[in-house]
Amino acid sequence: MKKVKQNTETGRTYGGESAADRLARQRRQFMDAGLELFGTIGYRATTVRMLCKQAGLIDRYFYKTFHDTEDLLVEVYTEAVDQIKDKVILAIAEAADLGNPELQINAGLDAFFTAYENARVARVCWLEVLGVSPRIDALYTSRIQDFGDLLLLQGKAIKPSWSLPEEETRITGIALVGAIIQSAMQWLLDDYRSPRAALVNANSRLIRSLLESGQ
Amino acid sequence: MKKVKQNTETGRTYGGESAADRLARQRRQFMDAGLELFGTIGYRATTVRMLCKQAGLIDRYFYKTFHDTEDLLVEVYTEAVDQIKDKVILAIAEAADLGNPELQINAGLDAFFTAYENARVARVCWLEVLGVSPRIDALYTSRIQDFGDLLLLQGKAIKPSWSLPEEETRITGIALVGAIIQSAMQWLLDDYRSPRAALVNANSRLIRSLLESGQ
DNA sequence: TACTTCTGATGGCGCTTGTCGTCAAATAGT
DNA sequence: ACTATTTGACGACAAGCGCCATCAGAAGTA
Repeated sequence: MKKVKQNTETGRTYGGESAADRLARQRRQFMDAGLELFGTIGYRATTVRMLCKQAGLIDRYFYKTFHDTEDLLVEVYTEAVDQIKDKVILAIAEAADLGNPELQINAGLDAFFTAYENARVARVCWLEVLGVSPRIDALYTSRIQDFGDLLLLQGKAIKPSWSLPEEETRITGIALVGAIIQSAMQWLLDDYRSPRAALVNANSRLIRSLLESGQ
Repeated sequence: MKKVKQNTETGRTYGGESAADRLARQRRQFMDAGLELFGTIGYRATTVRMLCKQAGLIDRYFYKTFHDTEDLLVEVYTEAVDQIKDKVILAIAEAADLGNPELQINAGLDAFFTAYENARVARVCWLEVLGVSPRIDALYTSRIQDFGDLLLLQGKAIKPSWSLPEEETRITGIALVGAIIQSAMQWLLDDYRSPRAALVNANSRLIRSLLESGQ
């Protein structure tokens, strides 16, 4: 009955790293490997062996941090979406100083499309997470909803008089997010052929026209 | 060296069916099985064995008609999308008699959302086809583009003076399709909780506001 | 009736997968 | 120096996969 513990707390240092540091580094290596593989060959084609080879680690350390490849997908997706949401919020906030609502919308959209010029991130966020499991479906819908709410909030901020029928508000926010995502998705699948400004302008016009009409 | 031919032409009748009839029936059985399984447990979880069990046939007949499960997915997806596109076009054409552009838009949207109240179809068209292979990605983008063009054409028909910068026209069409799809997707993943009319109205407003503003 | 074609059932082949165990070498604590 | 922990390399295992071959019986054909 030997203790086989290798907890974060009981573990000793190795290679100049504490147990916690090693765990964190391994996690990061697997996250990077996940983004790389999920974003290129795709989630369903990615195996544990491949992830380990890409990360330069062995499977024991994968199972120590993640339960599944699905588990890893959840974390890679969440990290990517959260980072992009932060960038968009930051861009909108910075543009607020200009006092021009249109420039604010454009700044947010530009930050969004710029972030998704990383094809791996784009592929994971839009092509790979869909239809994997009910758990991930729920995660996806919640993130889309978040973005929709952000858009609605921004719309209200720009034009306080703007209002829609109760039941259609949420749907409209989601629809706007869908417009942005779909154009970005086609952009990705078309090897980013159009200039980013065209994407920004087309979606900006769509949002502005809705804000102007619905008074 | 026996001839093992069982071509459509050389085959004889069996069970009261000609060789061509049998092939067509088997194909239909596999198409139905494909929609059922792809639309419930998902494409990546579906195996040839399952499809055969669901279709009530054995694998020999699967390989006679399809090369892959991916092959079957392509055909199931194409059939579904084509049928829905036909329904939408028909609904728009029928509403043309009323002479009211708004009613025409609503009729098309209502036909669209009605068709996608079939969760299996919706799941195949939006959650399962994405990120499977470059071949299917290309098929998907082309169908989205088709729908976008249909929308732009309809917009021009309703308001001939409507025009956008060259490069942003296609993108705008895709964005509108994205708005419709995303709201429908969230509808699906939310177990169709909202009334269909809310979806129709929210998207109709979005389209009309764009038509009105862009003059 | 004899012969050929078609069908469903069954099992097997080679391969890949997730997962676990073993073992020698490297490192750290005492 | 001695012991315990950590590491990477390697192999093994059952399970499931696509795919193919075989075989008895049903259904047509002559």
